[in-house]
Amino acid sequence: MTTANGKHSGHRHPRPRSAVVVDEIVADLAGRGYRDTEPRRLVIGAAAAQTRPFTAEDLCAALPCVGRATVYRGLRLLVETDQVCRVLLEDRELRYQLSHKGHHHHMLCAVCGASADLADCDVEETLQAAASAAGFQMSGHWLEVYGRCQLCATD
Amino acid sequence: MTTANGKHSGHRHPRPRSAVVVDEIVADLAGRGYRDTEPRRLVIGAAAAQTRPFTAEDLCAALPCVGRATVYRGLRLLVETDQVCRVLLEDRELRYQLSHKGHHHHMLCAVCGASADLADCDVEETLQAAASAAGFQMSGHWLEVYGRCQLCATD
DNA sequence: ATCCATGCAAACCCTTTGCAGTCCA
DNA sequence: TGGACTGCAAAGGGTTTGCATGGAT
Repeated sequence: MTTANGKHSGHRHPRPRSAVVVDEIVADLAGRGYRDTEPRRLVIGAAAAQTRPFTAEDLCAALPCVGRATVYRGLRLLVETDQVCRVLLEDRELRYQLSHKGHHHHMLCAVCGASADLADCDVEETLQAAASAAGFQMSGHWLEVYGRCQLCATD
Repeated sequence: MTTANGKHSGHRHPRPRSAVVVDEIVADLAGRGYRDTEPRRLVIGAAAAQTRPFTAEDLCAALPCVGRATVYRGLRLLVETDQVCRVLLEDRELRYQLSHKGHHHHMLCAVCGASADLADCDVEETLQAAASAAGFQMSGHWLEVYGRCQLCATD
């Protein structure tokens, strides 16, 4: 059984990156009044271990010892607290990924499934303008970009 | 029983607009080898009668005499043939609406549920640029804009 | 006469929920 | 200790599918 509680900050050796991420998220949740539990840490850890957008099922498969409901509840909590954001594939399948805070969009590779952040994109203003031109008061939007990543495009 | 087959083009009196839409779509489908059937016409008619983005359930409710499966199959056919496009609400509920051919996006009113087309919007170029800057070869995108329509914004 | 389309019901998938027991804080 | 959290299993909803019948071409 591994050390679960995030109280071992005195370690001399740096903790693995994923463990750090888990600690950070757990700390954030603690600040909001959510408890630090082993199953919850496992869910967060599994999410952090994913290399591309994942499904709830992926986490369940990676955590056979954690109840399905717990995985779903944990995932929902992470989304609600903005630790994880939703990603919508081209076929409308819903996936998740650790969120790099702040507003941004994703480019999804149709071949390998990789996801890249689309930053510094001034779509907002364009949309804002087009919306008000049509008498609309824009309050939000949803955008996903599909294509091929650099590696897959050269194949 | 109403005249179902689209062979009565010799009518002296103009047909109601919705009927014309149904005829057009049926004709398009016929050109692709799909049959002209009464249930299918009913589905198309019900879709055309909607004033805002609708769910499959809406059609089922409007067509108690048509089998659920038939409604779903008909709807899917319409999407596949580009007669109807999908609309994604802010809560990710999936809806549909007759498509005004050509690429465009929708602005959805969170209050009344109305949908307006967002045309003449050069988001594409912006995205295209941002994507290739990140080494991505963009092939498509999904965009929904949420807010309040003119009427609901003034409330 | 084909064989596509329909209707029913059951199957399906994914997610949520009820509840009793467990465990942080 | 008490309330939050967990796990199981069952319920839930929205959509699809299998199969025998019916209908368009």
